[in-house]
Amino acid sequence: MMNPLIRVALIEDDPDIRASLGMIIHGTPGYECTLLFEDGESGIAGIPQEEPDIVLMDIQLPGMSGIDATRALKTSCPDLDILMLTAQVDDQSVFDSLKAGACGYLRKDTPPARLLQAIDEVHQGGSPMSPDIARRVLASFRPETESPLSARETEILALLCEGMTYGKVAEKLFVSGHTIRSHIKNIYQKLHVHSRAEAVNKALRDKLI
Amino acid sequence: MMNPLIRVALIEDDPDIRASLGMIIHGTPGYECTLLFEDGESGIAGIPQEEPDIVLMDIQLPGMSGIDATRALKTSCPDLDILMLTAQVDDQSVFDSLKAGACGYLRKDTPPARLLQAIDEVHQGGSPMSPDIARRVLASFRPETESPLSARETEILALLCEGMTYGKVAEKLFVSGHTIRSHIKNIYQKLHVHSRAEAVNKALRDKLI
DNA sequence: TGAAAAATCCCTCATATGGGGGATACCCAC
DNA sequence: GTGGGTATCCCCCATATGAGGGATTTTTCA
Repeated sequence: MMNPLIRVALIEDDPDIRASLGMIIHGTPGYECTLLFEDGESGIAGIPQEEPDIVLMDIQLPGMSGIDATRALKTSCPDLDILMLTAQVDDQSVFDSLKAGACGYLRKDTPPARLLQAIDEVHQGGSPMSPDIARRVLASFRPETESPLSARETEILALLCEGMTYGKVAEKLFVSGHTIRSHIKNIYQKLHVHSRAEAVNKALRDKLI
Repeated sequence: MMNPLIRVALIEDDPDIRASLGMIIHGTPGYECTLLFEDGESGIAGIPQEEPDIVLMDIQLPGMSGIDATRALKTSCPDLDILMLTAQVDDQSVFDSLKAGACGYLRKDTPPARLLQAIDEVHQGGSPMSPDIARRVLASFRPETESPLSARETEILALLCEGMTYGKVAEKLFVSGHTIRSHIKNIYQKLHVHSRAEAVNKALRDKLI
């Protein structure tokens, strides 16, 4: 039994890379790669009609960035799988791409064999990443700083995040409102913030709760 | 030239799996696996002295969970690489493990060849994940709901998150404080919240900004 | 073209909030 | 055994906030 062809589209501005990558993929049994685009705009125009299985997307493009193109493509084709294939490996590029809807992220120097394997993986519902990218993505789940707050303060901060007033928190913890005030003043001081909104922001961003 | 052995520790409560997995790894050239523990407590007690390169961690354990054991181990040995190897593949387990410091996540039914490859990948600074896990990890970066807010409202919400007062926001956007009040009332209504703290919370959790 | 949504402005009022003080008691580490 | 951090309680006060009304204009889109 023969699997149907995996249809790959490619958005890459460098003509040499585009051509050679296209040939490598198209020349491999089980893959088809006839949709080649030199920028995001033409990709957005051409891809929805063709309905490929996977798009390989560069980030550095003339005109709109590959990240913006990813966002646009995911809006018009939510089920399309987009795999970033790029030299940009800074955190900003990586995380913006993922927020835009990329389902994988490979360095441009990925060897062809691994690239083909990654395309396969995407097609089977996976999310291939270059090893160092994967490591950084997972690291983003860890709190990056030691919390300066005591257990009690953390508990109160969590309740503040829920939107509870001083009174409600006090009630819930069976202490006086004055105590809560006091704790919150200490929390603000430790977090270097001056309002509830900032405190909630910091708590969530720094994963303090 | 021979690479030094990769020293693997294993925390797994099932005696059969523990023994067979240990033998598979230890029997493979380039790997050593002599540190076998049946629960988190003994692992925490024994691993720091032995300083293995990698720990394979089950989640479902008698006594403390593998997630808690991961947290404890990462506290005493921050540079230790811990790879989850578990049947638990619900989002809660996955994300809690990553928050606890796991640097990879494999399903328990991963074939031995792939497991050995994953150990290698971890040792080289990567973060192997089973395909469906990786997909869900990446999906967590995407906003899961369409934002109900207009562009202007989103802009204002972002400034609220920074902790700016009505007045400051109004100043920044060159409109009257009344306008900001009005926008914020609409924002609260759309987000079904009743305070700034809740709004900031929802904005960050739902990735509205 | 005509209704809906968005963006702007205005008013009142009770209450929550944050900043400034200060106090006591506990526990733990140096 | 003393000092620092924590947890608890108390005071005052100016202002920010949220809820309740209202209005106009522009933009968007069907």
